[in-house]
Amino acid sequence: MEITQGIIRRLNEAGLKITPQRVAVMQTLCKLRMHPTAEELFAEVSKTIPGLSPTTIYNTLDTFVEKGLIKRVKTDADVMRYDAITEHHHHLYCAVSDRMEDYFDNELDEMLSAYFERKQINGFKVSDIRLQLMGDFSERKTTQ
Amino acid sequence: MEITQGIIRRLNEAGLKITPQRVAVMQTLCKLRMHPTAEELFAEVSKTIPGLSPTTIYNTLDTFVEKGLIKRVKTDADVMRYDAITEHHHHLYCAVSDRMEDYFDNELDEMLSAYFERKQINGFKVSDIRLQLMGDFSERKTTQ
DNA sequence: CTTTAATTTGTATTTATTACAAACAAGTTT
DNA sequence: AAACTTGTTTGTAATAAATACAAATTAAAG
Repeated sequence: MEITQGIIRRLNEAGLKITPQRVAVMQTLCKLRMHPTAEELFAEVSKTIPGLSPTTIYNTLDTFVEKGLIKRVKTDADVMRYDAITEHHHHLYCAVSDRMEDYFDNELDEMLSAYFERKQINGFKVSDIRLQLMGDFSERKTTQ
Repeated sequence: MEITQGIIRRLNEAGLKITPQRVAVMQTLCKLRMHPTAEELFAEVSKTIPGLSPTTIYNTLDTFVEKGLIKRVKTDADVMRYDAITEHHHHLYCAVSDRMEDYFDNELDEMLSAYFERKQINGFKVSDIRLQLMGDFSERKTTQ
């Protein structure tokens, strides 16, 4: 399978051994478009790897975060979540449905970095700007 | 004490009974400029209220959040924190020192709301925009 | 001062996460 | 390909943060 090859390559590049558990975690994380919790991942990955231990999920996720393969995400009233997309992006979060989605916007990023280049903050050096857009998905017409 | 009067007034307005525990929690929360965790608050408030129960801290904080007197804050790799300032604002967060500070910026807010008024997101209705500015405080010259 | 309803306490429990040692498997070396 | 070495997984046990709940207590209204 093509996708699996890509995952194996990325794990190799990170200097990690290729194990069925790691491949399955990464595959699942890429497949689930939302940002699953460790528990959700455990449930889902267990379908593929029956004897899987919850500890492995935590270990694997920590290792991936360490190597920069995935990112941690958390809302103000929520448990830790994980995101396979490590490119710079923001999040849309709807408290009603407890749903979170990625949001990419280059124009916005350029506007913001220009802004903070101009407007310095009293001795705080900004290295990353993350937006959390609170709101709701209810208005959505299509399922896209 | 003047500050205590203000707190009592705010609790009254929220329809809450005035208890030493609540007053002390709110005072402490206003005093600690950082965003303390429930545990930090428990330790601090216990100095004033010796027999204090941890449960009371959680109860009180939940009640305050419910009434809009305080806000919850959380970083991606962190435990729940609380913030006595409920006006719209953003956060500066330094992972190295695990330190978080409030950041107010009207010009930024106006720019962002204008931006999202113009640029609609596919069916997502934005109701609040929160920035987390990652970076570091090490450059700071004065202690202000 | 009495009453009533809200609040606090304390214990017990749950949930998310981490620690750790033993068993195991990946991938390298011979 | 077999053996080795090191990294990984497992499972149990422990910890930490937060919650549930019933009994005791207290605020504030009458």
